[in-house]
Amino acid sequence: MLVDFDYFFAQCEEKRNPSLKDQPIVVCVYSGRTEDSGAVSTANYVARKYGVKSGMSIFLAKRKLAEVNAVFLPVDRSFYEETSNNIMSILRHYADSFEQVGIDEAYLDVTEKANGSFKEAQRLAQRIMDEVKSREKITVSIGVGPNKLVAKIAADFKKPNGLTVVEPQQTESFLAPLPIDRLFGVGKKTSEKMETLGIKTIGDLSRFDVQKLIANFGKTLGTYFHYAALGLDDSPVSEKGMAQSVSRISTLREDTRDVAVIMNKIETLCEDIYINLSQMGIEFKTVSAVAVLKDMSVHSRSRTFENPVPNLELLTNTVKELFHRLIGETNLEIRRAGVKVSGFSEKHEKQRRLTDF
DNA sequence: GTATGCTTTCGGC
DNA sequence: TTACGGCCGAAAGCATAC
Repeated sequence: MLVDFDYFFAQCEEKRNPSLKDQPIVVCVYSGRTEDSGAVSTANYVARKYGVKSGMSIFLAKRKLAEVNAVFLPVDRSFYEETSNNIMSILRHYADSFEQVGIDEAYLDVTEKANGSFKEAQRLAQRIMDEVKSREKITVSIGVGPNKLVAKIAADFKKPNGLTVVEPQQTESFLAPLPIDRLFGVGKKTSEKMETLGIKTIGDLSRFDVQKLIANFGKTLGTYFHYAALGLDDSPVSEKGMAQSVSRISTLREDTRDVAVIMNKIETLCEDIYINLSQMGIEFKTVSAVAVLKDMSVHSRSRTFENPVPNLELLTNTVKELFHRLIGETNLEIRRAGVKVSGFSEKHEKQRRLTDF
């Protein structure tokens, strides 16, 4: 099953201040450029009725809510994380195996706990909803299905506070009428491409020739789409280990090509990342610079070292060098600057090398 | 021809 | 007509090794 926390950031704000409950709430990431510059992270369902959606500009959200008494709040991630951690530890108790996805979603394999019965799984899901509501005052939506792919789509089917069970023999008829963008991995670009091929629903996709899918989307994706449309998925529910990358990105006060301004921002981002990772004893070998230009296009350059980056200076200098390259390859001004590190390894007391013998 | 690793872009939340 | 964050993982695309 998939457990999805309803409009999570905005619901956390309702929990913190219940008097806001009946008003539109919009949780925002402010960029600090102008008073209202930035994007909507999450809105509660009252705000969604007015057309407010995740990712839209705060400016547009304000216009949609101009006539009503709406609340705009900045994201308070550490507060949401605390609630999230509490809910996740409740969920673990119900699962044979558990897989957290982001801050507000988790897959639970309950095959054994439910004795392989979907009726049992449904009762389990209801108990989870009740316990999370009574202990954390948060509603969740749950999808139960024969695998992760179906469970995810089922959870999306009825929200908020919804429970949808799709048994194996119902899978095909459940999926067939749904639009293709409900499938994980099918976003705006892919669905546009599929529509030119005459594919609008998951049913259309399931009837489409596999070889033609592969010709259009490549072997990996083409094969995946074919099986996904049939509701087939054998990926296991398994705990994700350490993150594979850590990044920081920040919007500059104004679009600029001023190297001093950009380098200044980069230094701060590098320090933040380096301090965090070295405290956790994590080393990294790959360093990337990310630039979002005036036209919103995203560009990146990276460099991988043979050994872990030994100090903050090397990190900062490398990112600066990569950024110089990015600036040199465009005439446009830079809007946002970012740093990413990956290629992790845990720090050893002392690495033994061949030369030690 | 296959396996593997690195760089860059894409998509989800 | 515009407006527009900050992350993450996955996959494509390419190069290299065998």
